[in-house]
Amino acid sequence: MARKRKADHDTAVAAALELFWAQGYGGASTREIEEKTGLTRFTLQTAYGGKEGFFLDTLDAYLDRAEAHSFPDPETFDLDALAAWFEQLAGSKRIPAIDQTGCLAFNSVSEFGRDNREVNARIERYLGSFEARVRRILQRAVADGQMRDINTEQMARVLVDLLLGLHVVIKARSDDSMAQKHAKSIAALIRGWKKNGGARS
Amino acid sequence: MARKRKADHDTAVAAALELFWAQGYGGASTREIEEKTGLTRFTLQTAYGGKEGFFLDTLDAYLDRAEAHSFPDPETFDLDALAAWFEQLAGSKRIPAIDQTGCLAFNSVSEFGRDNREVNARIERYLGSFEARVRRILQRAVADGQMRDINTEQMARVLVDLLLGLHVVIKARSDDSMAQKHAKSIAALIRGWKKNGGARS
DNA sequence: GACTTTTCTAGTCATTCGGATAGAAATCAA
DNA sequence: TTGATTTCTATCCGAATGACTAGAAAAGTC
Repeated sequence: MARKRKADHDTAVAAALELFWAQGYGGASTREIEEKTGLTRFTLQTAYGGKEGFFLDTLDAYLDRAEAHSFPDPETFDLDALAAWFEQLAGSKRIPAIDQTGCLAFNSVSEFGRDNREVNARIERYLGSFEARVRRILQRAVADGQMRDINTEQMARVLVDLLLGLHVVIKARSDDSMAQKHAKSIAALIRGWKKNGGARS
Repeated sequence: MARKRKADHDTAVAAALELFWAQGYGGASTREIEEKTGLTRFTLQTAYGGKEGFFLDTLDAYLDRAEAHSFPDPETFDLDALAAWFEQLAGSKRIPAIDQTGCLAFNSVSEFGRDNREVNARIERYLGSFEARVRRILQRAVADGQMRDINTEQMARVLVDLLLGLHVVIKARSDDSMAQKHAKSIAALIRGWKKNGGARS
């Protein structure tokens, strides 16, 4: 009934992810999007409603996948697993292949600020989800007696800030070891919350 | 001997700060810079070497001032003062008038990434200076017996991440109270490092 | 094979961007 | 007052951008 598209939705979005992460929304031209994704500007316009619509679709796909596959599991993670999760964010495997980290979210915040309602709503949901999961993990750790009696609401917020801050470092890093040092420091903070964590923070 | 400029360097840079913070480097056109700073594109070109040169001058002025007037004092701050410093970052007075916070640095990172040597060198120096100051404060707090024996190197890095992360929240905030809650949580983390800090983390 | 629908190709369009320039206007020393 | 120097005003420029469009090309239905 109709001609087939050269590039299917999923692979196009996957390619767009890298492009938007590397160059930002404004820095990625529609002609570059054509090249990298295989989509045509025509399809960009008719199927996605233009560049911005396509970006929002990409952001959605990204956030959904990160939430589903990359976020810490609130039902099984203990403090050690949470610490390891932060370490792995800056792991050598991850940094070159960024597609599963929170970087696109962070980039979008810095580029759109509070101006764009659509983007903002997505980021808010995303950060809220992360915070809720982390808080649940902390609450379970307290209930299990694994953790000192800290304020889980406040420390969950601190970990959101640390997630964002670490992504800034990853983005700005001059060498990979810097990001890894920061990730390890965050992990040390979390492990320091354990009841018998020894002298370390 | 020569005609006077309509706008002097300092007020132009001050106006440019707000513009670059609000819109980013790419988002601020030379014509907007003309309007907001009073400079002409001619002067932008002849005196600053174009938009990028002017931006670097602005960034320099900003980082220098932040370091001189806004950074925590490594010789006098104790843990409570450091905690209060983070709280004040998201204070109601500060958020509307952004000029003294670290936001331009954070924006620059997200916009230029690792691409621009000039920008990167400045950010690295800036973050390094902040980290060194914080570490000195932590070391003094340990030496004075005010603080539990934590790893000052790692926790200084954590506080750098928190500074960056808090600025992301400030930039993305839907309402001011969110940023303030995050700032208060960071302060709670720091106060929890005190030796007799009670049960709170 | 004819028809319908969708995508592709190739090109155009107005706009905006950073930068450049020529001549007028200001400023001050001599 | 003259002259030298610098900035301002008012354009102009080429390049790039997002969007749009007309006709060709596929793909499936009948």
